[in-house]
Amino acid sequence: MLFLQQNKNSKFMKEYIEILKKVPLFNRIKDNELSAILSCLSAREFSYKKDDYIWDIEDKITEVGIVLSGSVNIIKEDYWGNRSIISKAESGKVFGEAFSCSETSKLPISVVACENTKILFVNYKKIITVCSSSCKFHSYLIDNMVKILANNNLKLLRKMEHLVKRNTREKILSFLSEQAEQAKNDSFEIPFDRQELADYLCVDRSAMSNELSKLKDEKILEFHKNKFTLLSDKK
Amino acid sequence: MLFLQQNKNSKFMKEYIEILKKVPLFNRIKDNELSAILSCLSAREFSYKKDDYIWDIEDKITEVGIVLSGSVNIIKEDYWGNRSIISKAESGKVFGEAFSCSETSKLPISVVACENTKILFVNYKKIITVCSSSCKFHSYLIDNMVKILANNNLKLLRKMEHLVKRNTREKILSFLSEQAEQAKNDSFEIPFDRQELADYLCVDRSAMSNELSKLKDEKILEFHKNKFTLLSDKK
DNA sequence: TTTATTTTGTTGTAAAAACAACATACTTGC
DNA sequence: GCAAGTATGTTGTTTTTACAACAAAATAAA
Repeated sequence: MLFLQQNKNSKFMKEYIEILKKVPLFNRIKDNELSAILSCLSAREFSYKKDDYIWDIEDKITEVGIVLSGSVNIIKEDYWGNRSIISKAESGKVFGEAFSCSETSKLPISVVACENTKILFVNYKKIITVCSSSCKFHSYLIDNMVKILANNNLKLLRKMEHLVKRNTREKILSFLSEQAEQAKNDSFEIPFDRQELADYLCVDRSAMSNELSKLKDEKILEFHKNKFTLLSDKK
Repeated sequence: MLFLQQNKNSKFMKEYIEILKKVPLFNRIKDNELSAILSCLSAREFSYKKDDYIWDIEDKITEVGIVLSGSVNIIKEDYWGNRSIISKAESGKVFGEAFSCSETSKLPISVVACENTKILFVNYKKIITVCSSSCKFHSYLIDNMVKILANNNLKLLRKMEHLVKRNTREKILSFLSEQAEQAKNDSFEIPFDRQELADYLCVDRSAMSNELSKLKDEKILEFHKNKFTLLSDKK
């Protein structure tokens, strides 16, 4: 575990400056201010291997995570080990902010590394509490946090739009339509393998594969591995 | 439509002061400050009849809603009129904050009055923008908004916990367990009739009724109308 | 390259859900 | 109290899904 000290930030910054500039939490923060902010927020970096648990259910957390490289799945596992994927966070994305911002006691989800992944943790309380030196950046940080929280709400709502569909076919089409819309292109890559997609849409993998094949037969879509193309205007 | 002027607030305040004191948006705001705040936020009250649309899908909104009396369903309807209930907001609850807080263009959901309902609308921009007179309340309002957004995230996650369940029985039990937990009692009332509950859990009403009867036969739960009791420790 | 491992697709069967149609119970207005 | 309308429960049929078991393809390791 590497606690970033003021003097270590410069090295760290060089490596991830391009990522950090994209992180919505640091919106409107200038490049040369970032280093000071990271110190102020007690930022620390940590590395994980594929399938490592970054947070486990019922953990008590006080930090917000930022994906520097790799990606993580926010998942929910039940009693019998059935996994559901709530969402995936790729590089530049913030996760865990809702748990830190509310006075929730125990984490209702787990966060797992999908691959070798580096996470930057920042202390949440220091984001929303105006610091003793009345650091002028905090108002930016709070504004950014409001946006992140609101956007995460919308993201959950969009995901819910897939889950409310009553059958597998509609769930698949709902998801793929969203992906096409995001990519602004009828051809696009999805961030999931088949098992992950099934866990994300909360259906059986083989049943989903079967339905995908039918959709291919009906010339509604084409796919190869993670690359999909929607053919009809059935959105 | 009644636009609240400064001088009309006193009358309004008297009627709803008890509700307003509970509204999380006004947390830490003193009773005698509320009137000024409401003016500052261009608060306006509006009445709706059962089944009236308060907001319709693709509306552009600039306000946050607060339920003064009655209740509303946040719903999603598809092409063929299938209704899914995302959530229900009862008196004292804030809704629509995520849409106002993000730069979303068009509303992805609709909001419908479940009964005769009064809504207080407040201008969102005025909540998060420090006003010209540097009104000291805004920092409270922003802090409150962060909490509301974070809690709404958690609420959507909790709802998602029901939807990820792969069959109707598990969805029902997941929902009822949550209700029991909220009520801190194995006996509780749910805010939905059967059709609404089915639309909330995204299952067929008759299939759900059937499953409820089975659960009753198996002595896992009892119910009469909206009053349920969980009998086993199957949570 | 060959072998082992993982991922994806396929098929048949059993279980579950949706659907439709109707019975019964409960509300509401007259 | 009665009639009309609404809500809930029940049942049988059709469709869909989960599950299991395996085949084929792709990937990683030796």
